[in-house]
Amino acid sequence: MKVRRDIFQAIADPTRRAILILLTTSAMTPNNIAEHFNTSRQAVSKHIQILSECEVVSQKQLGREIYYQIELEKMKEIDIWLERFRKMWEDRFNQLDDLLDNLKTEK
Amino acid sequence: MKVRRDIFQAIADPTRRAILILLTTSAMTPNNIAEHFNTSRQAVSKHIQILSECEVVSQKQLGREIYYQIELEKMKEIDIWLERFRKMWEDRFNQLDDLLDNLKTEK
DNA sequence: ATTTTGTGCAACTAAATAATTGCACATATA
DNA sequence: TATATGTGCAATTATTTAGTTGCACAAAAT
Repeated sequence: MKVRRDIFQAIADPTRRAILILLTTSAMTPNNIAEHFNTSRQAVSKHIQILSECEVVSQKQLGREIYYQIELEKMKEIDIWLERFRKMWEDRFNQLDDLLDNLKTEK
Repeated sequence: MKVRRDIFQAIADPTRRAILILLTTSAMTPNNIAEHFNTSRQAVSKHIQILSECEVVSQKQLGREIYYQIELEKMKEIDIWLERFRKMWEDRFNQLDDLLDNLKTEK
C-alpha cells in the first residue's frame, strides 16, 4: 500500500469536497475556508495541502495571505473517468440486468 | 472520523475503480474478478463488500455462485456532484483566474 | 519597535483502511 | 457418500488518514 495522492482520494473526504464547493464561489485564504467548518485552521490547512498535492487547487500569494483557487482542469479528470459509465446509463439496450438474467437461461 | 461508506469513498481505491470498470463488461463472480488482480480472493471479496454496502454493485445468486453487477444509478451520483463544476468549466466568463487577478487591483 | 495576524510545518494520537490467514458452510461433482 | 469448489466472515497486522497542539516566521497593524 503506497501513499496515494490522486483526485479520487482527494474527493473521498467530505470536508475536502465541501472545500472544493466553497472554492467555486471564489478563491479563499485558509482562514476564510476554516471559518466555514467546525475544525481547526490547521486541520483545514492539511486538507488544502492534500488538494494542492494532487493539483486540484492552486495558490496565489498576496502579501502574507495565500489565496487558494480550484483547478477545474483536474476536476475534468473525474468527468473523463465517468465517461465510460455515462455511456452505459445513456444506452438502455446495454443494461446489465438483461445480461445477468440471460446467464440463467444459458445454464 | 466516522466510518464513511459512500460512493466517493468507494471509488477512492484504485482496485475498486478497476473492479467497477471490469463490471461494465459483464456481471462477475468474486473468483472471476480476483483472476484479474494480483491480490487474494479474500481481498477482492472485501472490496466487493464495500462496493455492496454503498450500493454501487448488487448481487444475484445462481447456485453457489454470486454474480455481482454494477449499479449505474449509484454512479450517477458522482455525475450529479460534478454538475456544478462542469457548469463552471463550460462557462469561460466565470473563470476564477479572473476573479483572483481582480483581487490585486481591488486592494 | 512591539504586537497582532496569517500561514506552514512537525510531533503526536486515535481511528480507519487494506490485506493476510484461517475457518465455516453450502453447493456442486466424482 | 466423499471430495472439490465458491463464498462469506472473523481475527490479526501494517499502513494510512484525519485531527490536535504547539511552534516558527514573515507580513501587516498599532
